[in-house]
Amino acid sequence: MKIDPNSSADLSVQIAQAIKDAIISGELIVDERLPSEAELSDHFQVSRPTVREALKRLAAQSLIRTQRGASGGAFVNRLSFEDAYAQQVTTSTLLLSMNEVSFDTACEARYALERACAPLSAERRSADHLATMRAEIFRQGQPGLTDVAFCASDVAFHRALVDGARNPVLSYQLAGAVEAMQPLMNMITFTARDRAVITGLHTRIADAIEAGDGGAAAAGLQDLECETRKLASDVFAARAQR
Amino acid sequence: MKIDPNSSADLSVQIAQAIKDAIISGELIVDERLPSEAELSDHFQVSRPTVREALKRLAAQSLIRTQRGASGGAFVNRLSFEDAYAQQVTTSTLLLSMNEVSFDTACEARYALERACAPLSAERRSADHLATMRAEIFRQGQPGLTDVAFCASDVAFHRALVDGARNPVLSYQLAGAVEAMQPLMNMITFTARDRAVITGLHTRIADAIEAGDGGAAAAGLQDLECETRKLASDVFAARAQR
DNA sequence: TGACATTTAAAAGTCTGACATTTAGAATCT
DNA sequence: AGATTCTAAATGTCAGACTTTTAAATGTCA
Repeated sequence: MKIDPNSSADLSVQIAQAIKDAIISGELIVDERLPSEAELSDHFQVSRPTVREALKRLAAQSLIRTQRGASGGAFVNRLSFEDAYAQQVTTSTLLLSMNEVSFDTACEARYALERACAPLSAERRSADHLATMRAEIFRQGQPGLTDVAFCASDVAFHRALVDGARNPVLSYQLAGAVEAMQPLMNMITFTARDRAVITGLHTRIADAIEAGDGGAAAAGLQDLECETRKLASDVFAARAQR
Repeated sequence: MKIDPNSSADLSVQIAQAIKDAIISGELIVDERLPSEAELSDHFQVSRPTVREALKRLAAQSLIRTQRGASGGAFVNRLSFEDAYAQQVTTSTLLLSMNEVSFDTACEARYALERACAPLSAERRSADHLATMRAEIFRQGQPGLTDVAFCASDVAFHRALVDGARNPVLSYQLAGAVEAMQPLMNMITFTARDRAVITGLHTRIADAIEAGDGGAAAAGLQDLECETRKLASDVFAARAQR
């Protein structure tokens, strides 16, 4: 682990990069303890606060975790699926909210990816996944449900569908696509009629999954995508006119 | 922006979270300047180094950028697709390398997602995307190409395929799935025969894309997935036996 | 001997205050 | 008016001290 004393980049950035590289290259392995802050500041010939800023950068990315007390220190963190999932959702959400991505673009990406999960989910889903999907469909039919709660239930339904593929990598990748849409979906007001159409499609998808028919599930998702885009365009058109 | 003085969590973590929440909620908008470090330390009643650690955490996630000098400070950063893309690749790569994800699982996820792009790419790809695919296929046929270079070219081919869908959200989502596989692919040694089979499939896929036949492209990807998994299992079997 | 309480030291977390460096903008000069 | 210099504000860095947490070593007693 070395830094370039001639570089114009901030020291804390350089140090963070050096440690990150060491982790990625395998020089530092999971759960290995990094030198203490005092040792690091000595090694890199910088002050302790500078080292700390570098460590905080890494901690923010879940690359390391710190522990206080004797035999404490900074440890290389095993990036868990949960952590990666959370990061993925945050990044995707911010990306969509900050870049004027059109609803259609986001929607298209989401459903394209989700359709890819359908055949796997139809083949492998557990009874639990199916039960979750049914339960969410039931919830979506309850009167008095707010639009936000309806959207949240929609996300839960789709998560169950994706998780049904029993591929953690796929679930992780889809997390962003599905959840980042929620703020966009929350801008839509769903009439009772809209909800009926959507839950009808959900039922059709769940039935297909239950029957092990991935093609039918994908077709249902296709229709759901059309429906969602139509709904959104109506809402945005009405809003633009006002 | 408030912090809970009774919380046991580290102050810098709390402050980072408070600012992050303000950004996500829209209280702070893109390119808005945060208060100076001195003002923040005054506001939160903590010292400047503590505030700085919080800011470094946010900078590590590309949520803010800092500028030195007069009228400098920390600004809410517009998360660009490039930044998000880079984060996505790093996270995915670490996730796979640290969690003993089987080759099959990663491979399945990657090709399932990629097949989802095929119809869109067949419909929308520009001449440029197609040219890139052809160029990479040509490179893959060159003798004397190292295995690592072959894998890199493979990634470039698939990126062109994905980008052909002309949906930046999709490209971003796929970035992790495709690039994170590279270290795993690099563990495979490709015989001349293997390469011929792969480039043959690549050609078939490119032809289908050129013809606008998304179904055929997806089928080609399906076969490529099978081929890749077979190759990998052979390599791992041979390695286990030794 | 073994279980429990106490001490101790190491390490992260935090604070204070200072100085260095960068940079935009104001002031000045030609 | 335009170029140059000055200035002040802000981040970047440093040094050293103190606080809090935590595990391990030590000591004590049944």
